Amino acid sequence: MRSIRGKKASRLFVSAQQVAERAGVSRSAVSRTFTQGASVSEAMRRKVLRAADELGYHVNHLARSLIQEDSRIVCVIGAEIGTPYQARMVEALSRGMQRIGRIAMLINTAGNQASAEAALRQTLNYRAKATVVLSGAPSAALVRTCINSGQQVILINRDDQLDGPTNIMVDNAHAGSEAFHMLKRAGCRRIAVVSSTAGTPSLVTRERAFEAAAGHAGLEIRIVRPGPTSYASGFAAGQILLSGSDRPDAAFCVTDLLACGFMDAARYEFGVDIPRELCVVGFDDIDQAGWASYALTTFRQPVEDMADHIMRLIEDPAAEFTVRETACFHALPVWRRSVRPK
Amino acid sequence: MRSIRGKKASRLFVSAQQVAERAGVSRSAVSRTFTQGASVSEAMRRKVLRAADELGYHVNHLARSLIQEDSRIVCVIGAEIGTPYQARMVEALSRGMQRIGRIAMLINTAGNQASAEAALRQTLNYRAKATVVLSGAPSAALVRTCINSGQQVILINRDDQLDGPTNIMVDNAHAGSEAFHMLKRAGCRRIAVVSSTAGTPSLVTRERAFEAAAGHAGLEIRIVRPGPTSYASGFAAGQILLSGSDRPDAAFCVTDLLACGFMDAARYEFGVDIPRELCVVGFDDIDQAGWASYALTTFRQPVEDMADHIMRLIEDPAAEFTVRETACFHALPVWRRSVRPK
DNA sequence: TTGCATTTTGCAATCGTGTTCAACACGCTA
DNA sequence: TAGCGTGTTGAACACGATTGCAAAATGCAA
Repeated sequence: MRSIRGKKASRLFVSAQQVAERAGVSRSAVSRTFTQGASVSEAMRRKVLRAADELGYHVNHLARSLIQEDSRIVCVIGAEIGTPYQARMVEALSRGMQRIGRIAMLINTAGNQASAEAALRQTLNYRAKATVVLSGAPSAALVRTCINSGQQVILINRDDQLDGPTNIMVDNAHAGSEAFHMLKRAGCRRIAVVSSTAGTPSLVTRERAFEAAAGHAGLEIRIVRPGPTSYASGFAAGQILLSGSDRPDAAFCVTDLLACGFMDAARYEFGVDIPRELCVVGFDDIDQAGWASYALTTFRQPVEDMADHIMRLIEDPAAEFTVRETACFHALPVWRRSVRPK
Repeated sequence: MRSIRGKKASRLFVSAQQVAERAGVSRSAVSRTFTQGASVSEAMRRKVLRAADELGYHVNHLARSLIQEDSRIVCVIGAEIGTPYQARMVEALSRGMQRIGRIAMLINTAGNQASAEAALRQTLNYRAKATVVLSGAPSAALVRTCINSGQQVILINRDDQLDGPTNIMVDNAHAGSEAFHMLKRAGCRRIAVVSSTAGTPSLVTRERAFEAAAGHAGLEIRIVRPGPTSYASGFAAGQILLSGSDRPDAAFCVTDLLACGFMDAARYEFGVDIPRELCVVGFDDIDQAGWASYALTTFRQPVEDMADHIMRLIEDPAAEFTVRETACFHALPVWRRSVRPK
């Protein structure tokens, strides 16, 4: 008892022990007061709550996680979180977590493999119940370790499907080929694809599907990848594609961010009229795509639906087995004004 | 020993005990192997590391936090995380945490008071070492509880300075009045302010400072607040201000997001030429302000510097006392093309 | 070999919680 | 009053780690 008193001075957070002493009850009583469905008399509960309030007591979830199997922590691993699409995803996920009473740990990786590995290790260190990977390609071995540890691993938009984890995707291939037909129906013939050097699986899939559809239709297309997935790269792509003599009359940008840069280059560097001289299709449907300056025709990633689905998987792990192991969402085309009406 | 064996089956995460058994050493040895600066022989270290690797062991930071006073957890509380400015801040913060070896817990609040309170409680539940509040106004009492628990509370851009926590701000007042002079020097006389109904302290400060500067110069200004801080509100503001007969020839938008909406309304709804007929100044310097479609003259919030400063505060809590308790950063004007050159 | 200083190692206590188990109090019926 | 069922309560034991302390092992010089 003396030793506890001694410690009291150095430890600043209030413990259940201190609440118990103040309320003149046992520590178990305090624990039960804060445990859902435990048996406590009303008088006891009031005494405890009062003491807890006076001392500023808050249950230590870290300690609680030691005995209960579920830490209620979910890790979100991503890179370039400030980017419109990623930010929207993080927003939806963190809001979802809040809703189902879990807490999100956000790990911002540098994007490279080593950094994704380190992030996944942290996930294990904090005994996260689930991990959502937005970007980066962790090794299959480490993912296996997570799963063996009882962790749920959810990969978003990684078309290279590892078999252990749950995959959440968008039908990139379908959208890619659909994008081609939209442009072809609009009468475009000299078509370009604006992509990035990132080489992210889902971007590659869109690119390939578009290319395949063009090949099927007997059209040669031109692909440029001036840099990472950014506004600046889109702008650079515009400068490259439009400075030559045979300007394209249409472009499929694998990302809205690229599309915004591309459109700006077209308009402000070359005075090109969109959509009269040049049609543009994007992908993601970020907020800016709906802004009047762009009015970009694009494919909407159902971010909210995807997040909801993930919440359901986390809430009820059994759902992982009843639902198919990889969930594929449809990217709906959103018609605005960057493509000529048929 | 048998009971431990019995538990082994149900518990999926590997514990130090299991590693010790496999390596044929004591639990302490395992702990010391993973503790920086502990005394372990090279032979022992190798044995332990090998067993740990084979079993897929990862130190349980939750349990570790029980004895060590520092949980290495930092909470970030914010609303509307998907918004460009907020997303950039979250990005900078989470990257900083990663750099200094801490882990970020992200709590997305609904923006109202109750929700901010709940978030702060979670912060206590997880024994976070520090909390960064991006938005929302938690009660002073709860903030006090956090501080009494040894937690560092850091408020960003809340000009209503509570005295307990550390305040990180931008010199909104200075920028607000500077904005007015930029527009006046450009020859504008019919000046409007586009603000939001959010009533965030920093927005109010900018608005007031601008108004005061105008009053000083003997100019009447018009203020509109059509809704929350968003692109749509900026657009609505444009429709309100420009549909009348006496159009303003300048506007100070207290946020870049508002400015983007406002500019789009001006151009695409009313065919107004910016900056010839209408000058616009924003605030924040979000990515989109630099896009060619907007080329918005604005004030840059030094987000990276602010995040760095916060990391320094977290790494060395003593710094909180040597450094002034509220740190104020300068918002540098960024000249682009939405204001006529003098 | 002995003596001494230095490093390694294991035991046991500790952190703050949840939960089992037995003891206890209480109200009701026979 | 005895007997019984129902709720409450507290002591004790995990959970998975770190660490002070003392014992053991090692290195080195005489």
